Amino acid sequence: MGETPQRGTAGAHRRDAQGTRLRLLDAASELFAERGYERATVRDIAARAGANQALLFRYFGSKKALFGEVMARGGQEQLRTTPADRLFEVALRGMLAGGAESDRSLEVCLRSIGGSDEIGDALRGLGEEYADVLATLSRSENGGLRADLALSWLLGIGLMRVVVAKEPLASADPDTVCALVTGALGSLLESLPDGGEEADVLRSSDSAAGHHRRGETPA
Amino acid sequence: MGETPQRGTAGAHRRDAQGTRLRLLDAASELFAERGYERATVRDIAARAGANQALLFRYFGSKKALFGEVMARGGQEQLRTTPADRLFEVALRGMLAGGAESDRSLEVCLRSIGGSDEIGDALRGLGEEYADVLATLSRSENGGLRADLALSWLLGIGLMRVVVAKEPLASADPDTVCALVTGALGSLLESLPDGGEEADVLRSSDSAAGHHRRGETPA
DNA sequence: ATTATCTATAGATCTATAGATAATGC
DNA sequence: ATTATCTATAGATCTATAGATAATGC
Repeated sequence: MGETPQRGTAGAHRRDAQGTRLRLLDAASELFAERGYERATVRDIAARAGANQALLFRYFGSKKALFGEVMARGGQEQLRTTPADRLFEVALRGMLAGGAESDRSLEVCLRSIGGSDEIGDALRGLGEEYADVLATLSRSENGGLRADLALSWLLGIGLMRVVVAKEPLASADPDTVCALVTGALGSLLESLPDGGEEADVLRSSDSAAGHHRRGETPA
Repeated sequence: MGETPQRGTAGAHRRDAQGTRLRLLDAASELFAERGYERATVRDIAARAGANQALLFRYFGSKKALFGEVMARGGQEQLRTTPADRLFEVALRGMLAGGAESDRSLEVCLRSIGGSDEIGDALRGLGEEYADVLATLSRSENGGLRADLALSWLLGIGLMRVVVAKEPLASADPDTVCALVTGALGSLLESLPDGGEEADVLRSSDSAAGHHRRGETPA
């Protein structure tokens, strides 16, 4: 240990283009999630990554391209690894849990809405993928619409809880919220799990939730 | 008719401080709703009002103060004139209808989220008022949380339909959307009207909606 | 004379680029 | 020698202000 690779907390690192690129990408993920696209400046991103601001343009070309890479990296993973009938609850719980461990792509979208038209396109694209999966859960003719409505609720909850921090929602127990929402959504999206290994969902909520019934569709 | 008061389409008007103030306020309402707080510049607002940009600061002091006046003007009216048990549906239908006739305060909020911390406070304040009214509809102990969740859905639907323009939600029939949502929400918020003069809500929707039952709460 | 309106510009950001500097690999 | 990194700055916005101009009321 004769020489320390980094000087200072977020100071200079070893000359490592790939490493710097990755640190910029991580810093951008964090700051876009915290402040949204517009308010996260390239200087702040570079500072958090401990890199020079000019390197951001060298490695990504533009701020918008960096945003694109951030969005492409996250999000897709949850979609691929989660079965359709659990996707809503997993995404909802990820949103309710917040923090760094979960996929913050949706949060990034929520905070970046006003940004520009391209940001709206990015959110539409990500929403498309989620809704397409959710639409497979409903056999009715307007399954696509029902999926959009479910996704709307998911985003609205994220908006009010994470971005707006409206009480009592912001401090509410995730289990309670999840039970209330999946309960009310049971009649909209069929085949949401209402028992099995998810019984603990109902733990701390009152019994008004979870009254959805399978096979209520009349046609 | 010897002289026309205005020259050009959005050109100069008669010297009328109060009138110019009002035109600035109207133009700001429109542009904030269309682009959000950040992307609606003071120059664009003044141009749409047919006024000089310096007058905006003379009459309102700052862009942020102008935003505050816009938010204070709208919104409150719908809250006062609508009975609690109809508020959700009225607000939802206003959001679904869109356009200039309805109250666009919620839309302004949705597009302005990333703007600044003060914008978040404004949205929290408006949400507070809506949620407080909705909370009176539920007699369960977590009525405040249920109201927040209903409001979250309302905002999420506005987000996906108006701001993101996600299909098929963006082009969906308002009656169908309203029926699906109020149906699913029936078990969450009690005493949402499910019959009476609102029977036409079910007109063009399939019969899977509207299955909520009164008095299902077991406690 | 009063004051609504306009011109011109200060001052603060922010993205992006050109070119200099310096740490590594050979 | 190569190339990762840094310095300095161009260029484009945007909010806000100071002071000039001109339309009204008396």
